[in-house]
Amino acid sequence: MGYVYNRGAATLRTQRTSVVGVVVTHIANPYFGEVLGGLDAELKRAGFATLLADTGDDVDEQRRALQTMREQRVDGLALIPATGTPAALLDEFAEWSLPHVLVSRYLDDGNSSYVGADDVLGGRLAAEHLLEHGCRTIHYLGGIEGILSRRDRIRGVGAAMAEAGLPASALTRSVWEVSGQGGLAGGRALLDGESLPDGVICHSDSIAMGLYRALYDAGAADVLRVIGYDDVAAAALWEPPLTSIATHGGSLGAAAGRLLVERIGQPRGQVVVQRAAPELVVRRSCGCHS
Amino acid sequence: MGYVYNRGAATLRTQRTSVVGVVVTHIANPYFGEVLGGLDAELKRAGFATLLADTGDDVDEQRRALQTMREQRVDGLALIPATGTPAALLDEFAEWSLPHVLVSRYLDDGNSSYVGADDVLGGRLAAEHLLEHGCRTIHYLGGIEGILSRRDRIRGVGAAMAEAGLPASALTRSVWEVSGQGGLAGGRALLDGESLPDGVICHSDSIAMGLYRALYDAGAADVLRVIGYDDVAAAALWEPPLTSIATHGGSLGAAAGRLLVERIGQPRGQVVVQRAAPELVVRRSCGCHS
DNA sequence: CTGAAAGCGCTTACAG
DNA sequence: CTGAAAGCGCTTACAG
Repeated sequence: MGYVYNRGAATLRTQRTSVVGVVVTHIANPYFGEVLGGLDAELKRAGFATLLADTGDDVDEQRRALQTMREQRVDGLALIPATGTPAALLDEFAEWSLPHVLVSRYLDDGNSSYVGADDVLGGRLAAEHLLEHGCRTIHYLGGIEGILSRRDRIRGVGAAMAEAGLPASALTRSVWEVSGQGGLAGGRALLDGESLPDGVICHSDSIAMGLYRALYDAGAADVLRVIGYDDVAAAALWEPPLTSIATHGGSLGAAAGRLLVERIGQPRGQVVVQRAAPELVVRRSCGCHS
Repeated sequence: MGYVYNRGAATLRTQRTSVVGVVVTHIANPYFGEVLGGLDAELKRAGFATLLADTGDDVDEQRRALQTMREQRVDGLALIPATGTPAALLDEFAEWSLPHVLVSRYLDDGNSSYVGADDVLGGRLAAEHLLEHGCRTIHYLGGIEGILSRRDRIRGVGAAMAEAGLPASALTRSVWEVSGQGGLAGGRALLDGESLPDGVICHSDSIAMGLYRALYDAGAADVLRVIGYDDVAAAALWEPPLTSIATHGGSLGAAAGRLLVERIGQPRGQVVVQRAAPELVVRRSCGCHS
């Protein structure tokens, strides 16, 4: 008959929109794309549509996005918080009584539900593998100053090295933008330094790829043991195939979706923190042979 | 005062939601991620929020997504049609008087506004460059049977080869899933064949990367001249750096967003087809030296 | 058990 | 020019 249910009218009456807000820092990032895919699929399964906003990792843009979400009366919110998001934002969510889940990045106040990877463990897994290869010095390459995932991973690396009896000075680090360009710049800086580390743990696969570009340009592709992070699709195709810490963005997004749906159902439920264990995927960039 | 405008209530009165539907085939695809980023930015600028749905390139899922979009009374729709979408779908849009823009893929009936890359030109640019390198035989690697972008690109390749006086038999092709795995399988098949072509044009950079994995595994990385497609971020970092056809997903998405906003403003406007000229980005996989 | 009415929060045409 | 009222399309509590 051509009749189409008007969900907006129903919303006015029931105060539920069947729409969930998803606020991300950078859609074009392949890893976040995977997270978003898992999230969307799970929300759809529960009957929610996804209202998307990309903040470009900018807090002001994020503020505007959240305002839109409120005006649209979303039933819940999944948020990858932009760098520099004040923890006070979470108090506002509580005030608005907006069910929400933090994804992939948490805020230090820690009073929100959160689904992310266990970064301390990820750093540890990478470091332990390099130590098995006999590395005595390790460099942590890239990531933005102050982000928690970097801090946590470095913590895991440091713990593993300390347990192996290495001094704190055996772990060096440098800050670079999380991108191929960042990795390229970081790789050049590393090559320009007075001595090379035995192994490098990169903050992302894109950084690892940039590092390799610098190594190839210097004709020194096999001079370092390298481990990437995220295990994006291209990692397995890379030459050498990248050993990487897999964080399984899709299932992480799906878990966040499930948790959010649960919280929308029971807004008084308790805060849940899920840290998914990452996995070391061994290929050849670490020096292993296939 | 804690007051928040209820856009849903206004919608009921004004019949405008300030929400635009964006239906994509695969969010996790980095190229579509870029398109989506440009689209979202442009829609936001015009005051629209983005209601996202991922169809996984499945027509039934797409049907459900479109139903949701209608129930939510989106003001307009940007659609990357799923493979196998019937052209009759566009008639339905007209019936619903839903302003819409096709993005990246078109439907053969051609009665919709469309923003995409000029694939015939893209194929031609790649082929002409290989011909300048002296290639006499070219293989078009990958892409799904029957998709228009593949057909158009092959058309461009064929035209350039014909103009160079080569016989039709000089152009061969094979069908593979658009992914690294597809490229890997395609590369192995190519190596198993009786003779190698002089040059290979890949349907995507991911296919080119898979092809290189097959070549590396066979110890034959420099045996072919290779051109990729899309110019994703990793292309410049690849070894050898990938020569690729850049389609600039972000600006394509932005153009689609602008066109859609325009059509929402004037629903009786005429059908507009924008084919953005792709660009050949020369690096080293084609045999050029930097 | 059925059906008419009220009301969600806006906008807009209309009366004063 | 200002302000009260109607109405968008649903859902739900209530009267019959």
